[in-house]
Amino acid sequence: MGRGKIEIKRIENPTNRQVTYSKRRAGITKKARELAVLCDAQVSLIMFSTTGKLSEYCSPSTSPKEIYDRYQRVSDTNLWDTHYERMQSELSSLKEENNRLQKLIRQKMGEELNELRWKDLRDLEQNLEEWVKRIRDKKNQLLTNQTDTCRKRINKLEAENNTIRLQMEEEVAHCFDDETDCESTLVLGSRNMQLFTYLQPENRQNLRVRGFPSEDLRLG
Amino acid sequence: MGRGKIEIKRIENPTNRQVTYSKRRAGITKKARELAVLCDAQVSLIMFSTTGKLSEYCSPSTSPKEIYDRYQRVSDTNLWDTHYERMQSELSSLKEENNRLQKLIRQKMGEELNELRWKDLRDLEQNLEEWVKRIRDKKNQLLTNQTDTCRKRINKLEAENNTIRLQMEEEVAHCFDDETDCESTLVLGSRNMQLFTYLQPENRQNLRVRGFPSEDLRLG
DNA sequence: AACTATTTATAAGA
DNA sequence: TTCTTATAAATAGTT
Repeated sequence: MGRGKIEIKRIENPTNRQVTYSKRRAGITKKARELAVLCDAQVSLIMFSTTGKLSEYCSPSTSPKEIYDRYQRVSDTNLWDTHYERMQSELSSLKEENNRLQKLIRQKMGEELNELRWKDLRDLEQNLEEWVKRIRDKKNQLLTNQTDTCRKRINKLEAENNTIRLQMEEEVAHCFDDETDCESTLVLGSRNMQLFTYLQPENRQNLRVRGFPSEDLRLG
Repeated sequence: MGRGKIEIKRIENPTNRQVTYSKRRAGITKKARELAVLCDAQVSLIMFSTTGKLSEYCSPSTSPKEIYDRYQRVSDTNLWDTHYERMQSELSSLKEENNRLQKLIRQKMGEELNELRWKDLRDLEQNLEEWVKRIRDKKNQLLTNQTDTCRKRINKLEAENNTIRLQMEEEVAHCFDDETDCESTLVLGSRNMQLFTYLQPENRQNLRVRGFPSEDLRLG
């Protein structure tokens, strides 16, 4: 929308880019405000220009923090990662502090005490690292189990439904064996049998075909 | 921009509000994308409708978290306070602990030092154990969510297969009820083709029926 | 979900 | 930056 149409790709001319950024930033901020007001929505918009300048909009009666908190709660998948990352950075800063302390100790105290102190801290660190590792392993193991169970169940369903399909096909074939006119229909019909692939076991009894020649057709 | 001009104030009619939200959400998301691409900017847009539904846009090669981190650094808003309140208190207690340690070192303590040290270390350890516990809880919550997702998917498959079954039943019944008119079966058969959606690629090959009847029916 | 009469945003020029 | 303006884009109301 302007004197000419532009392609949506990075504007290489820096001046031009800056001007467009200014204009569009104003535009989108207005849009954000209108959306929040008109639709009573919670909106957070944060923009950094190429030069690193921050601009933001946030709907009334809330804050970017609040909205981001909510965002995290809703898309909970990354919570674990974030906490884990945080914990790791805590661990490493703890290690740094301990290194610093160790140096001080070395300077001010005798070798023996120093040695004991260092050992304590190192043991503690190792314990903590072990915990983190153990938690990670447990998490992975549980996820693997979950996936396997799911896959097994699906495989089982597929196998069972294949069986149903085959039986059904045979029965339809018997039924039509004498009917020469209907052969083309039969062929198509048989193709459709593969649609049963995912049928659940508990549905099988419902598959009994109405109006089928006399004998009891049990499919399950 | 529309058939009429509207005042920028909360739309009271809920249906209308929802429709406007949908349209404008699409619009602003497009604007955000264009801004990010054209101007090479880092953009995060998060929206919650009145009904609580989340929508978001985030520029490529980054994440809402990264942008919020940067936002926090630049705007000096303590975004992470709520989420990491406990972590921060943890950090300050660590600092306190280190201060105490330094004092102790300065005093060049003997026997008493070991006793106090031990207490410090034990406290620290307990704090960290608490964190491990909290992370474990979060992990369990995540697993529960995944289980639910899995279950929902299975339910959906079951529902679809019921649909397939019913259509098949109708088709077969039709074929048997009215043997002279097999054309309608053909029509139905073609309709069923859309139901292949969930077939596994590796099964599709095996399921293809080449010659009818009975021979060459592989079970897959 | 489409359509379309209008309003709004904005690209280019000054 | 800011203003202007021709034109592209978004969308309010309608079907």
